[in-house]
Amino acid sequence: MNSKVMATLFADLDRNGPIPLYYQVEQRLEKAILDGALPAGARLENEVALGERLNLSRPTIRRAIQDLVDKGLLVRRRGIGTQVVHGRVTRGVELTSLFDDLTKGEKVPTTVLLSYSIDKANDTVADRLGVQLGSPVLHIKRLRIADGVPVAVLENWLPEQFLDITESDLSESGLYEILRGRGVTIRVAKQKIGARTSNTAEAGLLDTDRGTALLTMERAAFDNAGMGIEYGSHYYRPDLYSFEVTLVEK
Amino acid sequence: MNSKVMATLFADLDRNGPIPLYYQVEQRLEKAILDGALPAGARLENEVALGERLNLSRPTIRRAIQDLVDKGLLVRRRGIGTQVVHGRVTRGVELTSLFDDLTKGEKVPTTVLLSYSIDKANDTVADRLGVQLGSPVLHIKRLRIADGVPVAVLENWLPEQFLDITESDLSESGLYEILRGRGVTIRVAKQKIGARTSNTAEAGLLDTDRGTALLTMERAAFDNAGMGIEYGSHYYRPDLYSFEVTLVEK
DNA sequence: TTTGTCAATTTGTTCGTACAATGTGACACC
DNA sequence: GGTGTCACATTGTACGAACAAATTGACAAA
Repeated sequence: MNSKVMATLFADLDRNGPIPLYYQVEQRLEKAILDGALPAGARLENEVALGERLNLSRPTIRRAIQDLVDKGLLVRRRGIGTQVVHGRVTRGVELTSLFDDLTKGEKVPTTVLLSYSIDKANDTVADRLGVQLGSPVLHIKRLRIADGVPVAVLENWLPEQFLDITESDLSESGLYEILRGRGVTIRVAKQKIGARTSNTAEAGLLDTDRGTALLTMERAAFDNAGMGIEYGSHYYRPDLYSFEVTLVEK
Repeated sequence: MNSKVMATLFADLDRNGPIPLYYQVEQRLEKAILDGALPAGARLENEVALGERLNLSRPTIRRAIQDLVDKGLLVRRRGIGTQVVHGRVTRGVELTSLFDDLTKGEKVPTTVLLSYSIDKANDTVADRLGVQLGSPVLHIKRLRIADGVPVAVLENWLPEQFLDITESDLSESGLYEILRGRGVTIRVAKQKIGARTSNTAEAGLLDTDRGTALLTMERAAFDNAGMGIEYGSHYYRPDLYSFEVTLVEK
Protein backbone atom coordinates (compact mmCIF):
# COMPACT_ATOMS: atom_id res chain seq x y z
CA MET A 1 0.00 0.00 0.00
CA ASN A 2 1.35 3.37 -0.97
CA SER A 3 1.44 6.53 1.09
CA LYS A 4 -1.61 8.07 -0.51
CA VAL A 5 -3.68 5.18 0.70
CA MET A 6 -2.29 5.46 4.17
CA ALA A 7 -3.38 9.09 4.27
CA THR A 8 -7.04 8.42 3.54
CA LEU A 9 -7.10 5.15 5.38
CA PHE A 10 -5.28 5.81 8.57
CA ALA A 11 -6.40 9.31 9.43
CA ASP A 12 -8.00 9.66 12.84
CA LEU A 13 -11.37 8.10 13.41
CA ASP A 14 -14.27 9.86 15.06
CA ARG A 15 -14.54 7.73 18.17
CA ASN A 16 -17.29 9.66 19.91
CA GLY A 17 -19.57 10.62 17.05
CA PRO A 18 -22.69 8.68 16.11
CA ILE A 19 -21.13 7.00 13.09
CA PRO A 20 -20.10 3.42 13.87
CA LEU A 21 -16.39 2.75 13.67
CA TYR A 22 -16.80 -0.23 11.34
CA TYR A 23 -18.74 2.01 8.99
CA GLN A 24 -16.05 4.66 8.97
CA VAL A 25 -13.45 2.03 8.09
CA GLU A 26 -15.76 0.58 5.46
CA GLN A 27 -16.27 3.90 3.75
CA ARG A 28 -12.56 4.70 3.73
CA LEU A 29 -11.76 1.38 2.17
CA GLU A 30 -14.53 1.75 -0.38
CA LYS A 31 -13.35 5.20 -1.32
CA ALA A 32 -9.78 3.96 -1.69
CA ILE A 33 -10.94 1.18 -4.00
CA LEU A 34 -13.24 3.36 -6.09
CA ASP A 35 -10.56 6.04 -6.37
CA GLY A 36 -8.12 3.45 -7.57
CA ALA A 37 -5.78 3.98 -4.64
CA LEU A 38 -6.30 0.31 -3.95
CA PRO A 39 -6.16 -1.14 -7.47
CA ALA A 40 -7.70 -4.42 -8.57
CA GLY A 41 -5.79 -7.32 -7.11
CA ALA A 42 -4.12 -5.30 -4.37
CA ARG A 43 -3.72 -7.21 -1.15
CA LEU A 44 -4.89 -5.68 2.10
CA GLU A 45 -2.98 -5.98 5.32
CA ASN A 46 -4.22 -8.81 7.45
CA GLU A 47 -7.05 -8.15 9.86
CA VAL A 48 -5.02 -8.21 13.03
CA ALA A 49 -2.39 -5.80 11.72
CA LEU A 50 -5.06 -3.44 10.39
CA GLY A 51 -6.72 -3.51 13.76
CA GLU A 52 -3.52 -2.64 15.58
CA ARG A 53 -2.75 0.15 13.21
CA LEU A 54 -6.16 1.75 13.62
CA ASN A 55 -6.44 0.79 17.26
CA LEU A 56 -9.56 -1.22 16.61
CA SER A 57 -10.47 -4.75 17.54
CA ARG A 58 -10.48 -7.54 15.02
CA PRO A 59 -14.30 -7.95 15.01
CA THR A 60 -14.68 -4.30 14.06
CA ILE A 61 -12.23 -4.63 11.19
CA ARG A 62 -13.87 -7.87 10.09
CA ARG A 63 -17.27 -6.27 9.96
CA ALA A 64 -16.00 -3.48 7.72
CA ILE A 65 -14.28 -5.92 5.40
CA GLN A 66 -17.23 -8.31 5.35
CA ASP A 67 -19.59 -5.56 4.24
CA LEU A 68 -17.31 -4.80 1.31
CA VAL A 69 -17.10 -8.47 0.44
CA ASP A 70 -20.89 -8.54 0.40
CA LYS A 71 -20.87 -5.57 -1.93
CA GLY A 72 -18.54 -7.44 -4.26
CA LEU A 73 -15.59 -5.10 -3.83
CA LEU A 74 -13.29 -7.42 -1.88
CA VAL A 75 -12.53 -11.11 -1.94
CA ARG A 76 -10.98 -13.03 0.89
CA ARG A 77 -9.53 -16.49 1.23
CA ARG A 78 -8.52 -18.26 4.36
CA GLY A 79 -4.79 -18.66 4.65
CA ILE A 80 -4.21 -16.14 1.86
CA GLY A 81 -5.60 -12.79 2.74
CA THR A 82 -7.96 -10.17 1.40
CA GLN A 83 -7.76 -8.71 -2.09
CA VAL A 84 -9.52 -6.10 -4.11
CA VAL A 85 -11.65 -7.91 -6.65
CA HIS A 86 -10.41 -8.14 -10.22
CA GLY A 87 -12.48 -6.83 -13.05
CA ARG A 88 -14.70 -3.89 -13.44
CA VAL A 89 -17.29 -5.06 -10.97
CA THR A 90 -17.79 -1.97 -8.98
CA ARG A 91 -21.06 -1.30 -7.25
CA GLY A 92 -23.72 -3.48 -5.69
CA VAL A 93 -27.45 -3.47 -6.12
CA GLU A 94 -29.06 -0.30 -4.96
CA LEU A 95 -32.58 0.78 -4.43
CA THR A 96 -32.87 3.90 -6.48
CA SER A 97 -35.31 5.53 -8.79
CA LEU A 98 -34.87 6.68 -12.33
CA PHE A 99 -34.72 10.23 -11.03
CA ASP A 100 -31.74 9.37 -8.83
CA ASP A 101 -30.02 7.60 -11.70
CA LEU A 102 -30.38 10.56 -13.97
CA THR A 103 -29.28 13.03 -11.33
CA LYS A 104 -26.16 11.01 -10.60
CA GLY A 105 -25.23 11.15 -14.24
CA GLU A 106 -24.97 14.60 -15.69
CA LYS A 107 -28.46 14.62 -17.11
CA VAL A 108 -31.01 17.24 -16.19
CA PRO A 109 -34.24 15.42 -15.38
CA THR A 110 -37.61 17.01 -15.94
CA THR A 111 -41.01 15.64 -15.10
CA VAL A 112 -44.38 16.16 -16.69
CA LEU A 113 -47.31 15.09 -14.57
CA LEU A 114 -49.66 13.36 -16.99
CA SER A 115 -52.33 12.49 -14.47
CA TYR A 116 -52.96 12.80 -10.75
CA SER A 117 -55.95 11.31 -9.00
CA ILE A 118 -57.18 9.48 -5.96
CA ASP A 119 -58.54 6.14 -7.07
CA LYS A 120 -59.94 3.05 -5.42
CA ALA A 121 -57.46 0.19 -5.38
CA ASN A 122 -58.22 -2.44 -8.01
CA ASP A 123 -57.28 -6.10 -7.75
CA THR A 124 -53.69 -5.74 -8.87
CA VAL A 125 -52.91 -2.66 -6.80
CA ALA A 126 -54.56 -4.06 -3.69
CA ASP A 127 -52.62 -7.30 -4.03
CA ARG A 128 -49.25 -5.69 -4.66
CA LEU A 129 -49.54 -3.10 -1.92
CA GLY A 130 -51.30 -5.40 0.51
CA VAL A 131 -54.19 -3.01 1.06
CA GLN A 132 -57.96 -3.55 1.05
CA LEU A 133 -59.64 -3.80 -2.33
CA GLY A 134 -61.32 -0.47 -3.02
CA SER A 135 -59.36 1.50 -0.43
CA PRO A 136 -58.19 4.95 -1.55
CA VAL A 137 -54.82 5.13 -3.28
CA LEU A 138 -52.89 7.94 -4.88
CA HIS A 139 -52.53 7.26 -8.59
CA ILE A 140 -50.00 9.23 -10.60
CA LYS A 141 -48.63 9.03 -14.10
CA ARG A 142 -45.52 10.91 -15.07
CA LEU A 143 -43.40 11.43 -18.16
CA ARG A 144 -39.70 11.58 -17.35
CA ILE A 145 -37.53 13.66 -19.62
CA ALA A 146 -33.74 13.83 -19.60
CA ASP A 147 -32.02 16.69 -21.42
CA GLY A 148 -35.18 17.35 -23.36
CA VAL A 149 -35.65 13.77 -24.56
CA PRO A 150 -38.49 11.63 -23.18
CA VAL A 151 -37.06 8.58 -21.48
CA ALA A 152 -39.83 6.86 -19.57
CA VAL A 153 -43.46 6.83 -18.55
CA LEU A 154 -43.94 6.08 -14.87
CA GLU A 155 -47.26 5.05 -13.37
CA ASN A 156 -47.45 4.66 -9.60
CA TRP A 157 -49.92 3.81 -6.89
CA LEU A 158 -49.39 4.71 -3.22
CA PRO A 159 -51.44 3.74 -0.18
CA GLU A 160 -53.68 5.93 1.93
CA GLN A 161 -50.98 7.48 4.09
CA PHE A 162 -49.51 9.29 1.10
CA LEU A 163 -52.69 10.89 -0.27
CA ASP A 164 -51.36 14.28 0.83
CA ILE A 165 -48.48 14.29 -1.63
CA THR A 166 -49.24 17.24 -3.90
CA GLU A 167 -48.87 17.79 -7.60
CA SER A 168 -46.19 20.40 -7.03
CA ASP A 169 -44.17 18.01 -4.87
CA LEU A 170 -44.16 15.60 -7.76
CA SER A 171 -43.04 18.08 -10.37
CA GLU A 172 -40.17 19.24 -8.18
CA SER A 173 -38.68 15.96 -6.99
CA GLY A 174 -38.54 12.27 -7.76
CA LEU A 175 -40.99 10.08 -5.92
CA TYR A 176 -38.31 8.34 -3.90
CA GLU A 177 -36.85 11.66 -2.88
CA ILE A 178 -40.24 12.74 -1.57
CA LEU A 179 -40.60 9.49 0.35
CA ARG A 180 -37.13 9.83 1.86
CA GLY A 181 -38.00 13.37 2.89
CA ARG A 182 -41.00 12.01 4.78
CA GLY A 183 -38.77 9.63 6.70
CA VAL A 184 -39.94 6.56 4.81
CA THR A 185 -37.20 3.99 4.34
CA ILE A 186 -37.73 1.34 1.73
CA ARG A 187 -36.35 -1.95 2.82
CA VAL A 188 -37.38 -4.56 0.29
CA ALA A 189 -38.43 -4.18 -3.32
CA LYS A 190 -39.53 -6.79 -5.78
CA GLN A 191 -39.02 -5.93 -9.40
CA LYS A 192 -40.03 -7.62 -12.60
CA ILE A 193 -38.28 -6.52 -15.75
CA GLY A 194 -39.55 -7.36 -19.21
CA ALA A 195 -40.19 -6.00 -22.64
CA ARG A 196 -43.07 -5.51 -25.05
CA THR A 197 -44.00 -3.74 -28.23
CA SER A 198 -45.36 -0.21 -28.01
CA ASN A 199 -48.76 0.92 -29.19
CA THR A 200 -49.44 4.28 -30.79
CA ALA A 201 -50.16 6.18 -27.57
CA GLU A 202 -47.07 4.88 -25.81
CA ALA A 203 -44.85 5.57 -28.79
CA GLY A 204 -46.28 9.07 -29.02
CA LEU A 205 -45.39 9.88 -25.42
CA LEU A 206 -41.84 8.65 -25.89
CA ASP A 207 -41.44 10.33 -29.26
CA THR A 208 -40.75 7.10 -31.15
CA ASP A 209 -42.61 5.07 -33.75
CA ARG A 210 -45.42 2.70 -32.93
CA GLY A 211 -44.23 -0.89 -32.81
CA THR A 212 -40.77 -0.25 -31.41
CA ALA A 213 -39.64 -2.17 -28.36
CA LEU A 214 -40.28 -0.94 -24.81
CA LEU A 215 -38.42 -1.94 -21.69
CA THR A 216 -40.90 -2.49 -18.87
CA MET A 217 -40.54 -2.65 -15.10
CA GLU A 218 -43.00 -3.42 -12.36
CA ARG A 219 -42.02 -2.76 -8.79
CA ALA A 220 -43.58 -3.25 -5.39
CA ALA A 221 -41.69 -1.63 -2.50
CA PHE A 222 -42.05 -2.28 1.23
CA ASP A 223 -40.78 -0.56 4.36
CA ASN A 224 -39.17 -1.93 7.52
CA ALA A 225 -42.43 -3.29 8.85
CA GLY A 226 -43.29 -4.93 5.55
CA MET A 227 -46.00 -2.40 4.71
CA GLY A 228 -46.55 -1.69 1.03
CA ILE A 229 -45.21 1.75 0.10
CA GLU A 230 -45.40 1.97 -3.64
CA TYR A 231 -46.45 -0.06 -6.65
CA GLY A 232 -45.28 1.06 -10.04
CA SER A 233 -45.69 -0.03 -13.63
CA HIS A 234 -43.24 1.72 -15.91
CA TYR A 235 -41.99 1.63 -19.44
CA TYR A 236 -38.71 3.00 -20.82
CA ARG A 237 -37.16 3.81 -24.16
CA PRO A 238 -34.66 0.99 -24.46
CA ASP A 239 -32.18 2.98 -26.52
CA LEU A 240 -31.87 5.43 -23.64
CA TYR A 241 -32.13 3.31 -20.53
CA SER A 242 -31.27 -0.14 -19.22
CA PHE A 243 -31.06 -1.86 -15.86
CA GLU A 244 -27.73 -2.83 -14.37
CA VAL A 245 -27.67 -5.34 -11.57
CA THR A 246 -24.70 -6.74 -9.71
CA LEU A 247 -25.32 -10.03 -7.98
CA VAL A 248 -23.08 -11.28 -5.19
CA GLU A 249 -23.28 -14.89 -4.11
CA LYS A 250 -22.71 -15.38 -0.41
CA MET B 1 -44.11 -19.63 19.18
CA ASN B 2 -46.04 -22.84 19.00
CA SER B 3 -44.80 -26.31 19.81
CA LYS B 4 -44.26 -27.34 16.21
CA VAL B 5 -41.77 -24.55 15.84
CA MET B 6 -40.00 -25.57 18.99
CA ALA B 7 -39.54 -29.06 17.59
CA THR B 8 -37.76 -27.98 14.42
CA LEU B 9 -36.02 -25.10 16.04
CA PHE B 10 -34.75 -26.45 19.29
CA ALA B 11 -33.66 -29.94 18.33
CA ASP B 12 -30.07 -30.76 19.15
CA LEU B 13 -27.35 -29.06 17.18
CA ASP B 14 -24.39 -30.85 15.67
CA ARG B 15 -21.65 -29.26 17.73
CA ASN B 16 -18.72 -31.23 16.35
CA GLY B 17 -19.55 -31.53 12.67
CA PRO B 18 -18.13 -29.23 10.03
CA ILE B 19 -21.33 -27.21 9.64
CA PRO B 20 -21.09 -23.90 11.50
CA LEU B 21 -23.52 -23.47 14.35
CA TYR B 22 -24.80 -20.12 13.11
CA TYR B 23 -25.59 -21.76 9.80
CA GLN B 24 -27.53 -24.58 11.41
CA VAL B 25 -29.63 -22.05 13.31
CA GLU B 26 -30.08 -19.99 10.16
CA GLN B 27 -31.37 -22.93 8.17
CA ARG B 28 -33.79 -24.00 10.87
CA LEU B 29 -35.23 -20.53 11.08
CA GLU B 30 -35.46 -20.24 7.32
CA LYS B 31 -37.23 -23.56 7.07
CA ALA B 32 -39.67 -22.57 9.80
CA ILE B 33 -40.48 -19.35 7.96
CA LEU B 34 -40.83 -20.97 4.54
CA ASP B 35 -42.97 -23.77 5.99
CA GLY B 36 -45.22 -21.20 7.56
CA ALA B 37 -44.47 -22.40 11.08
CA LEU B 38 -43.31 -18.85 11.69
CA PRO B 39 -45.99 -16.83 9.89
CA ALA B 40 -45.59 -13.29 8.58
CA GLY B 41 -45.43 -10.85 11.44
CA ALA B 42 -44.52 -13.45 14.06
CA ARG B 43 -42.15 -12.15 16.68
CA LEU B 44 -39.03 -14.11 17.53
CA GLU B 45 -37.72 -14.50 21.03
CA ASN B 46 -35.05 -11.99 21.84
CA GLU B 47 -31.47 -12.82 21.03
CA VAL B 48 -30.30 -13.46 24.56
CA ALA B 49 -33.18 -15.82 25.37
CA LEU B 50 -32.72 -17.70 22.11
CA GLY B 51 -29.06 -18.07 22.90
CA GLU B 52 -29.75 -19.48 26.35
CA ARG B 53 -32.31 -21.89 25.03
CA LEU B 54 -29.96 -23.25 22.38
CA ASN B 55 -26.89 -22.93 24.56
CA LEU B 56 -25.26 -20.58 22.09
CA SER B 57 -23.66 -17.21 22.57
CA ARG B 58 -25.36 -14.04 21.45
CA PRO B 59 -22.92 -13.32 18.58
CA THR B 60 -23.72 -16.73 17.09
CA ILE B 61 -27.46 -16.11 17.25
CA ARG B 62 -27.01 -12.63 15.85
CA ARG B 63 -25.08 -13.92 12.88
CA ALA B 64 -27.85 -16.37 12.01
CA ILE B 65 -30.54 -13.71 12.33
CA GLN B 66 -28.51 -11.13 10.43
CA ASP B 67 -28.10 -13.45 7.45
CA LEU B 68 -31.86 -13.88 7.29
CA VAL B 69 -32.37 -10.14 7.53
CA ASP B 70 -30.00 -9.77 4.59
CA LYS B 71 -32.07 -12.29 2.68
CA GLY B 72 -35.17 -10.24 3.35
CA LEU B 73 -36.92 -12.84 5.51
CA LEU B 74 -36.66 -11.08 8.86
CA VAL B 75 -36.87 -7.50 10.03
CA ARG B 76 -35.52 -6.22 13.28
CA ARG B 77 -35.87 -3.00 15.16
CA ARG B 78 -34.01 -1.86 18.20
CA GLY B 79 -36.17 -1.79 21.29
CA ILE B 80 -38.84 -3.84 19.54
CA GLY B 81 -37.50 -7.19 18.50
CA THR B 82 -37.25 -9.37 15.44
CA GLN B 83 -40.20 -10.20 13.22
CA VAL B 84 -40.88 -12.29 10.17
CA VAL B 85 -41.34 -9.90 7.28
CA HIS B 86 -44.86 -9.08 6.12
CA GLY B 87 -45.94 -9.43 2.57
CA ARG B 88 -45.23 -11.77 -0.26
CA VAL B 89 -41.56 -10.99 -0.42
CA THR B 90 -40.05 -14.40 -0.30
CA ARG B 91 -36.63 -15.01 -1.72
CA GLY B 92 -33.59 -12.90 -2.43
CA VAL B 93 -31.58 -12.48 -5.55
CA GLU B 94 -30.05 -15.66 -6.81
CA LEU B 95 -27.47 -16.44 -9.39
CA THR B 96 -29.17 -18.85 -11.72
CA SER B 97 -29.38 -19.52 -15.38
CA LEU B 98 -32.36 -19.75 -17.65
CA PHE B 99 -31.94 -23.51 -17.68
CA ASP B 100 -32.27 -23.62 -13.88
CA ASP B 101 -35.30 -21.37 -13.99
CA LEU B 102 -37.06 -23.56 -16.49
CA THR B 103 -36.18 -26.76 -14.66
CA LYS B 104 -37.56 -25.36 -11.42
CA GLY B 105 -40.85 -24.66 -13.12
CA GLU B 106 -42.48 -27.61 -14.75
CA LYS B 107 -41.14 -26.85 -18.19
CA VAL B 108 -39.02 -29.30 -20.13
CA PRO B 109 -36.01 -27.41 -21.45
CA THR B 110 -34.31 -28.38 -24.67
CA THR B 111 -31.23 -26.90 -26.23
CA VAL B 112 -30.15 -26.61 -29.83
CA LEU B 113 -26.50 -25.80 -30.30
CA LEU B 114 -26.45 -23.25 -33.10
CA SER B 115 -22.71 -22.76 -33.21
CA TYR B 116 -19.62 -23.97 -31.37
CA SER B 117 -16.14 -22.66 -32.04
CA ILE B 118 -12.89 -21.56 -30.52
CA ASP B 119 -12.38 -17.92 -31.35
CA LYS B 120 -9.88 -15.23 -30.53
CA ALA B 121 -11.20 -12.78 -27.96
CA ASN B 122 -12.29 -9.50 -29.53
CA ASP B 123 -12.31 -6.15 -27.74
CA THR B 124 -15.61 -6.63 -25.95
CA VAL B 125 -15.00 -10.19 -24.84
CA ALA B 126 -11.44 -9.48 -23.70
CA ASP B 127 -12.62 -6.50 -21.70
CA ARG B 128 -15.56 -8.26 -20.05
CA LEU B 129 -13.65 -11.42 -19.17
CA GLY B 130 -10.43 -9.65 -18.31
CA VAL B 131 -8.34 -11.76 -20.70
CA GLN B 132 -5.74 -10.80 -23.30
CA LEU B 133 -7.03 -9.49 -26.61
CA GLY B 134 -6.79 -12.33 -29.12
CA SER B 135 -6.47 -15.10 -26.53
CA PRO B 136 -8.47 -18.25 -27.29
CA VAL B 137 -12.03 -18.35 -25.98
CA LEU B 138 -14.84 -20.86 -26.33
CA HIS B 139 -17.70 -19.28 -28.24
CA ILE B 140 -21.11 -20.95 -28.22
CA LYS B 141 -24.54 -19.96 -29.38
CA ARG B 142 -27.59 -21.87 -28.27
CA LEU B 143 -31.32 -21.79 -28.82
CA ARG B 144 -33.26 -22.56 -25.67
CA ILE B 145 -36.64 -24.20 -26.08
CA ALA B 146 -39.23 -24.81 -23.37
CA ASP B 147 -42.05 -27.25 -24.04
CA GLY B 148 -41.37 -27.01 -27.75
CA VAL B 149 -41.50 -23.23 -27.92
CA PRO B 150 -38.31 -21.23 -28.53
CA VAL B 151 -37.70 -18.89 -25.62
CA ALA B 152 -34.24 -17.45 -25.95
CA VAL B 153 -31.01 -17.28 -27.92
CA LEU B 154 -27.94 -17.46 -25.72
CA GLU B 155 -24.47 -16.50 -26.90
CA ASN B 156 -21.57 -17.10 -24.53
CA TRP B 157 -17.80 -16.72 -24.37
CA LEU B 158 -15.64 -18.60 -21.88
CA PRO B 159 -11.91 -18.21 -21.18
CA GLU B 160 -9.10 -20.60 -22.04
CA GLN B 161 -9.53 -22.96 -19.10
CA PHE B 162 -12.93 -24.09 -20.41
CA LEU B 163 -11.97 -24.92 -24.00
CA ASP B 164 -12.46 -28.62 -23.20
CA ILE B 165 -16.22 -28.29 -22.69
CA THR B 166 -17.69 -30.44 -25.46
CA GLU B 167 -20.70 -30.04 -27.69
CA SER B 168 -22.40 -33.01 -26.06
CA ASP B 169 -21.89 -31.51 -22.59
CA LEU B 170 -23.75 -28.45 -23.79
CA SER B 171 -26.69 -30.26 -25.28
CA GLU B 172 -27.18 -32.27 -22.10
CA SER B 173 -26.93 -29.60 -19.41
CA GLY B 174 -27.16 -25.89 -18.86
CA LEU B 175 -23.91 -23.99 -18.88
CA TYR B 176 -24.06 -23.15 -15.20
CA GLU B 177 -24.70 -26.77 -14.36
CA ILE B 178 -21.56 -27.76 -16.25
CA LEU B 179 -19.54 -25.10 -14.46
CA ARG B 180 -20.83 -26.20 -11.06
CA GLY B 181 -19.89 -29.78 -11.96
CA ARG B 182 -16.32 -28.63 -12.55
CA GLY B 183 -16.13 -27.06 -9.12
CA VAL B 184 -16.38 -23.51 -10.38
CA THR B 185 -18.25 -21.21 -8.03
CA ILE B 186 -19.49 -17.94 -9.38
CA ARG B 187 -19.21 -15.18 -6.88
CA VAL B 188 -20.08 -11.95 -8.58
CA ALA B 189 -22.07 -11.31 -11.73
CA LYS B 190 -22.83 -8.04 -13.40
CA GLN B 191 -25.93 -7.98 -15.56
CA LYS B 192 -27.36 -5.39 -17.87
CA ILE B 193 -30.96 -5.83 -18.88
CA GLY B 194 -32.49 -3.96 -21.77
CA ALA B 195 -34.71 -4.28 -24.81
CA ARG B 196 -34.52 -3.77 -28.54
CA THR B 197 -36.40 -4.51 -31.70
CA SER B 198 -35.71 -7.78 -33.47
CA ASN B 199 -34.37 -8.17 -36.99
CA THR B 200 -35.46 -10.89 -39.38
CA ALA B 201 -32.87 -13.48 -38.36
CA GLU B 202 -33.56 -13.04 -34.65
CA ALA B 203 -37.31 -13.19 -35.14
CA GLY B 204 -36.92 -16.31 -37.22
CA LEU B 205 -35.03 -18.14 -34.50
CA LEU B 206 -37.63 -17.26 -31.90
CA ASP B 207 -40.54 -18.01 -34.20
CA THR B 208 -41.97 -14.50 -34.08
CA ASP B 209 -42.33 -11.65 -36.54
CA ARG B 210 -39.54 -9.29 -37.43
CA GLY B 211 -39.87 -6.00 -35.56
CA THR B 212 -41.30 -7.39 -32.34
CA ALA B 213 -39.65 -6.50 -29.05
CA LEU B 214 -36.81 -8.53 -27.57
CA LEU B 215 -35.70 -8.62 -23.98
CA THR B 216 -31.90 -8.56 -23.81
CA MET B 217 -29.41 -9.43 -21.13
CA GLU B 218 -25.64 -9.14 -20.97
CA ARG B 219 -23.81 -10.83 -18.16
CA ALA B 220 -20.21 -11.04 -17.00
CA ALA B 221 -19.57 -13.57 -14.22
CA PHE B 222 -16.53 -13.86 -11.95
CA ASP B 223 -15.30 -16.45 -9.47
CA ASN B 224 -13.91 -16.09 -5.95
CA ALA B 225 -10.57 -14.82 -7.15
CA GLY B 226 -12.20 -12.29 -9.44
CA MET B 227 -11.29 -14.21 -12.59
CA GLY B 228 -13.71 -13.89 -15.50
CA ILE B 229 -15.70 -17.09 -15.98
CA GLU B 230 -18.32 -16.30 -18.55
CA TYR B 231 -19.53 -13.46 -20.71
CA GLY B 232 -22.93 -13.79 -22.31
CA SER B 233 -25.13 -11.75 -24.59
CA HIS B 234 -28.65 -13.11 -24.74
CA TYR B 235 -32.06 -12.21 -26.05
CA TYR B 236 -35.45 -13.53 -24.92
CA ARG B 237 -39.01 -13.62 -26.15
CA PRO B 238 -40.61 -11.11 -23.78
CA ASP B 239 -44.01 -12.78 -23.83
CA LEU B 240 -42.43 -15.93 -22.41
CA TYR B 241 -39.76 -14.68 -20.06
CA SER B 242 -38.98 -11.82 -17.69
CA PHE B 243 -36.49 -11.08 -14.92
CA GLU B 244 -37.55 -10.95 -11.32
CA VAL B 245 -35.25 -9.30 -8.83
CA THR B 246 -35.73 -8.77 -5.13
CA LEU B 247 -33.65 -6.00 -3.64
CA VAL B 248 -32.94 -5.73 0.06
CA GLU B 249 -31.62 -2.49 1.48
CA LYS B 250 -29.14 -2.95 4.30
C1' DT C 1 -56.40 15.19 29.91
C1' DT C 2 -52.06 15.92 28.42
C1' DT C 3 -47.27 16.04 28.92
C1' DG C 4 -42.86 14.85 30.61
C1' DT C 5 -39.85 11.54 32.81
C1' DC C 6 -38.05 7.28 34.00
C1' DA C 7 -37.46 2.31 33.92
C1' DA C 8 -37.56 -1.91 31.29
C1' DT C 9 -36.79 -4.34 27.01
C1' DT C 10 -34.36 -5.24 22.98
C1' DT C 11 -31.18 -4.67 19.33
C1' DG C 12 -26.60 -2.15 17.93
C1' DT C 13 -21.66 -1.50 18.62
C1' DT C 14 -17.26 -2.68 20.40
C1' DC C 15 -13.89 -4.95 22.88
C1' DG C 16 -10.85 -9.10 23.97
C1' DT C 17 -9.79 -13.88 23.44
C1' DA C 18 -9.22 -18.68 21.89
C1' DC C 19 -9.02 -22.24 18.79
C1' DA C 20 -10.04 -24.34 14.00
C1' DA C 21 -9.33 -24.64 9.06
C1' DT C 22 -6.87 -23.53 4.91
C1' DG C 23 -3.20 -22.27 1.82
C1' DT C 24 2.00 -21.26 1.27
C1' DG C 25 6.56 -22.15 1.52
C1' DA C 26 10.61 -24.22 3.53
C1' DC C 27 12.93 -28.17 4.73
C1' DA C 28 14.10 -32.84 5.44
C1' DC C 29 13.90 -37.32 3.52
C1' DC C 30 13.87 -40.88 0.11
C1' DG D 1 14.78 -34.48 -8.18
C1' DG D 2 10.58 -35.41 -6.24
C1' DT D 3 7.67 -35.94 -2.12
C1' DG D 4 5.89 -35.64 2.23
C1' DT D 5 5.79 -33.01 6.50
C1' DC D 6 5.91 -29.21 9.42
C1' DA D 7 5.68 -24.50 10.78
C1' DC D 8 3.63 -20.09 9.65
C1' DA D 9 0.33 -16.74 8.14
C1' DT D 10 -4.33 -15.65 7.54
C1' DT D 11 -9.18 -15.92 7.68
C1' DG D 12 -13.33 -18.55 9.92
C1' DT D 13 -15.98 -19.70 14.01
C1' DA D 14 -17.33 -19.09 18.67
C1' DC D 15 -17.33 -17.50 23.30
C1' DG D 16 -18.15 -13.83 26.97
C1' DA D 17 -18.79 -9.20 28.37
C1' DA D 18 -20.00 -4.28 28.57
C1' DC D 19 -22.17 -0.23 27.30
C1' DA D 20 -25.05 2.63 23.77
C1' DA D 21 -29.34 3.68 21.44
C1' DA D 22 -34.20 3.20 20.39
C1' DT D 23 -38.85 1.95 21.63
C1' DT D 24 -42.56 1.01 24.76
C1' DG D 25 -45.26 1.47 28.74
C1' DA D 26 -46.08 3.07 33.34
C1' DC D 27 -46.28 6.70 36.33
C1' DA D 28 -45.98 11.35 38.01
C1' DA D 29 -46.71 16.21 37.21
C1' DA D 30 -48.97 20.14 35.18
